[in-house]
Amino acid sequence: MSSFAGRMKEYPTVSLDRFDRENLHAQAYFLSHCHKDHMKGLKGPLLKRKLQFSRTVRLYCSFVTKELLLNNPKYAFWEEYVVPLELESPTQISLVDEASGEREEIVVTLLPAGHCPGSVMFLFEGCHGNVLYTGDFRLAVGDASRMEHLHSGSRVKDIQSVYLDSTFYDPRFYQIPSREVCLKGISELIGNWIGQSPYHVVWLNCKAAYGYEYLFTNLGDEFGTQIHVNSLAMFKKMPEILSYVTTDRTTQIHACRHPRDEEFFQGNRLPCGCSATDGSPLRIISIKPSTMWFGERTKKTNVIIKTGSSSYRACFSFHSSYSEIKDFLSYLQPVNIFPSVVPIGRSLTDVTQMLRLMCRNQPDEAGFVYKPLGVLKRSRAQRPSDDSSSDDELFDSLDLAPLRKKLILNQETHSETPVERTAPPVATSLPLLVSDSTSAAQNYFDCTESNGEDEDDEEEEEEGKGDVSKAPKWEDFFTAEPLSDSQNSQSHSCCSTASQTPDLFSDSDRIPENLDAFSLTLSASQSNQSSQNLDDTLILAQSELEELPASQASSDFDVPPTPESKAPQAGELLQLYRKLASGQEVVIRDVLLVETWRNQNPQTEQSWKRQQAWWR
DNA sequence: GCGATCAGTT
DNA sequence: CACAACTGATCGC
Repeated sequence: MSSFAGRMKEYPTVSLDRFDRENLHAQAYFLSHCHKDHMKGLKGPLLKRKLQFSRTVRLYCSFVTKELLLNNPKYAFWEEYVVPLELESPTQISLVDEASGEREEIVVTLLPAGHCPGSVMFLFEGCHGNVLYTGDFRLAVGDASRMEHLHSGSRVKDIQSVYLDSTFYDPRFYQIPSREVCLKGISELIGNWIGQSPYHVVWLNCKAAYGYEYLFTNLGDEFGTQIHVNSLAMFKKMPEILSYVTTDRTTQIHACRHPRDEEFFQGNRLPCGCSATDGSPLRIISIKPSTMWFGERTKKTNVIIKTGSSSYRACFSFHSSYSEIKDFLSYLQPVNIFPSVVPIGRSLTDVTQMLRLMCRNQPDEAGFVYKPLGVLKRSRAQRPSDDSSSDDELFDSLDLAPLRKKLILNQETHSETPVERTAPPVATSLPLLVSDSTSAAQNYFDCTESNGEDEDDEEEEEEGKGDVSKAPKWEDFFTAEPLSDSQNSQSHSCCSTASQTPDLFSDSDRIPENLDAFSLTLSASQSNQSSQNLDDTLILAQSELEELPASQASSDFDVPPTPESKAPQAGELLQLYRKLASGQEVVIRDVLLVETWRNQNPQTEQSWKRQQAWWR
């Protein structure tokens, strides 16, 4: 369950998948997919009112998401304000401050996320760097390397931050069987059952959420049948789904639902109440799609588990496994990674620590010191607990301003061309920025009653018994109140046309009094709250605290080349530029990536195509 | 009576 | 096998 608060550090005037609280002030909205936990505040009356008075604020999403959204009458008022975007088509969007008129341009590209119909990741490219917001995603190993828009020519784009679906970023979830394997297991089970007689029927016990549709269509193809569902309305404009579902109850595969469907099933009835026409009783089995996972060394891969005389669980995951996430991140090597979910039994600190290993420029021990954060503890704790401005103080432990200046310098050295570029500079502020969330976490622990889960890094078979509700949530770190203009120091705006944009994440006015104490040991045992997470440390790059010579500020950084891709020839480039100049659509993927890749990986390509088609 | 939130359930 | 969403209780407006 996502606990992302809605905003990204780099582009704080856009809100994604959250529409309440601070997000009411956003200049553009993005919806990654149509699941309720990503739509918080989306039907709020305040937001509705804001839209009525705005000329520029819009909601951007995929065409499918728009369709699913507007299908629900509660969100119908968005009709005039939704801007659907094609996948993999970079689109420039103006972020406009309607009060001052200042504007900033960003380019957004939707990438298929494989989570549910219409689900996308958002790649933002602008003068505060490239950032990828994954939404929820299920991508297989190697998928990132196949996404053209994550590349610039033969290289991976320089990604500043990834805002990550970290649902299963935990070694316990090392391996989740692939879609294909799960589908095969489910198909076999169903085939063996419904083949016995027309009275043998299957009830797919699916949750009321989008995401099972590819199951329906594949089973529909496999068995030449339609699947019974409660309603077709949401799919009325999606023929490739619509043709596989039906409201006719006389089918052997059901995915219909009823508020008390479990007790229906106990009474040998389907949720739709269907029984055989001649009165003879149906033979029903239930199959409940559930996430199953296996450790790194586990060999068992049974994707079907029998849970009763006629009940089964079948492996099914909406989210990438640990190894899939690791593959994704190690390919992109972003400077920062921000988790949007803290897996059960983990703390945010655990996840942040583990994610740091996936960030670019892994610091070695030398040159790093441990910085105490405990000094902020009491002052924070003494604040009025309901102070609405307290949220933004969660960022306060460090003065990042000088480093940000450095980052801007680095960014100015970026001069990308559409197809080739110089190697990205080293982002010298990396370790500090990576540490932001950890410092925020520390402060969270400092000022709240938190459970501070015990460390448990051992994988497999460990039951997480932590109280998730007490674990720190992502949203607690990104709910900063805008600073007033008098407080604001606009230190790192590089492309805004005006200079008075409130900097939501500025730390410059919140320097801890004892910041010089970088070499102090962590004083973690000041509180008698036994539940606190006491041994957190923040790794800082000592060298980053001093001015670096300009020559060191942008050394080369090697990013892995796209597998099986090639640089375009001069003639191809010329053609591309001509097409671009004449406003024609340019599909670089076909030229540079897919062609060679298809030749070498015919089967994988097929499954990729299938998946792409599915999630569009 | 509506909406938000939380705990519990599947 | 921990998803995502529903249900019901409670609270505030």
